[in-house]
Amino acid sequence: MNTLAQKISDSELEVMRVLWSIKQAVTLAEIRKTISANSKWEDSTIKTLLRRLYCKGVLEQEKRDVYYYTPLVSEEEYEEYTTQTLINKSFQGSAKNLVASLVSSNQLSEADITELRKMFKVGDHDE
Amino acid sequence: MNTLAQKISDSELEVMRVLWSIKQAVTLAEIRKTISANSKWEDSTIKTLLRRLYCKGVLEQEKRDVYYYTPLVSEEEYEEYTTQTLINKSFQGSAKNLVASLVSSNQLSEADITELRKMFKVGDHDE
DNA sequence: CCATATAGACTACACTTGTAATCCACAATA
DNA sequence: TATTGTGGATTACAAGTGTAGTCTATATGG
Repeated sequence: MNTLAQKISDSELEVMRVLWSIKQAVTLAEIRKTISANSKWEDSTIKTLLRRLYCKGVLEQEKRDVYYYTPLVSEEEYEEYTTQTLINKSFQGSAKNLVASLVSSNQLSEADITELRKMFKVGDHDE
Repeated sequence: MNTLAQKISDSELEVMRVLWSIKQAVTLAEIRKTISANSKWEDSTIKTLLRRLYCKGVLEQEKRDVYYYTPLVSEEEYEEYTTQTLINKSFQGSAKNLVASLVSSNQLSEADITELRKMFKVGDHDE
């Protein structure tokens, strides 16, 4: 998502998930196979989504016998981007506010909190 | 947002923010005044957004001499909804995973973590 | 060699969203 | 009374999105 943070739409995201889950360059055939397991989409729909993702610059297509697609944005980058977007839009840009909201709306279980307490110790390099 | 979680778009959201910030039913005039402080929108744009929000069922318009608008979805509900959506889409439905990601991408400062540690003690009723 | 499947390029079309303009009625004002 | 501002309803229109169809070339199986 480097400089340009062009939005990936919901449908497009499902295609990206396939690319992310398979760790190497994939062909249309493989994408179709992976997707059609649980999905409804016609072949042409997948093609359209691939094309749009390519235009948005979030995947790369390498022509061999056939195109091989590789994500140019990692799942982690994308998650960080969407998380940051949420934080900016709804939590005054403060990640802490987001966490606070999770706490006060009881979204975190006992076990979660225990784990997070630990993380707060180890994850903290600037202490 | 009750049963139907119809999406509020970005522009629409700005109108909702006005309704949320003023604690009582507001008129178009008041909305315009509040919004045009920092914004660019033509009058008709605000009207369109109000109409769409009404159609989506997220606000109510009461006809007195003129319409008075009231949100049917609270800011907190909306935040929880969008947060939950993010958690479901990107964090396997686990709020903990989201927080973990914030920690590992260093989004939380020392001070944040200190505050959160406290929260994890008081906010926790099931201990 | 012919039929069928598939990849890739292009086109389609309805719905949502961002951003408005227009028109009508009425109220206030010069 | 003629003008101007405003509220409400309706319409507009381009970009993005969900979902697909069509056309062409080529590969593959019989």
